[in-house]
Amino acid sequence: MSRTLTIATWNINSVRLRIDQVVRFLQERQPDVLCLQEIKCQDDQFPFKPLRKLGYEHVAVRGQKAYHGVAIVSRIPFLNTTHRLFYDKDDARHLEVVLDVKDGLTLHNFYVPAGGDEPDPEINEKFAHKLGFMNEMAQWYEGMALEKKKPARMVLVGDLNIAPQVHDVWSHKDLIRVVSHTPVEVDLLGRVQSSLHWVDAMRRFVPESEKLYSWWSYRAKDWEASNRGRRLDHIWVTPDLEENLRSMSVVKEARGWERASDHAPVLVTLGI
DNA sequence: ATGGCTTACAAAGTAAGA
Repeated sequence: MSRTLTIATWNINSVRLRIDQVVRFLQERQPDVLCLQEIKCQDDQFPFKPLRKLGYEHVAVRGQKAYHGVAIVSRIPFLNTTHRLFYDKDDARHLEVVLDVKDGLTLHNFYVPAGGDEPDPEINEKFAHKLGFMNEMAQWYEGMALEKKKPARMVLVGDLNIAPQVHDVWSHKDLIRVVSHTPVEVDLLGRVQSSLHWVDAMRRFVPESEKLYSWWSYRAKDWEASNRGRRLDHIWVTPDLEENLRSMSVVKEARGWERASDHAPVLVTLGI
């Protein structure tokens, strides 16, 4: 009898507005853990009740007023909960829990800054923030890699706001100078990924030669028909978990729900 | 034509997303 662990990530773009969609998603897909980004509320405004009712009794929230905010909703208890600040800002963009499974499993939930419009840190402070944030992520994990006690069994999920590969965007040529797909961002994401040899779990199931998106703009007249998507959401695992990967899916259907988030949820199942 | 839309908010227009 093998046990599995299913982890989901979803930029919900207001958890209060879309709590019914969160409930529907949990009922239909039954993940063990759901990591949310852009909850856009303070801790005490988070809709705990309907989630507890579904058996998701363990909820870690790192909220802030109006913007950003991350949460982890779980059926599995947490052994520890913490968060980290980046770029000297008090933004709620990171949350970390240790799941109470055999040998423990550390889960990082990130909401990386979008970066504004102009891909030049000299004239765009938002882009400088994004690059600085990613640089500190890289330094953090590079530091861990140097420690004697090697960190093991970690999963990193979230809206990283970077679509690194050619087929992570609808047109590499058209987006090469557009924030989310510029070489400087892609290189930095690569550095973060290299730090602990993170495995891109989504691409273990869909070859790099195939288009794979998790976000479609609100602005398209028909998002599905135009299909100008980007893969901004990611699930990474440390190498010791690579052989445990069982399945992955982007729940594109949820992007088509009434008044949907512009991001679709992503799910990964691990054998543990 | 990627910004055409969507969100929060000491509520009409602003800031932000990506």
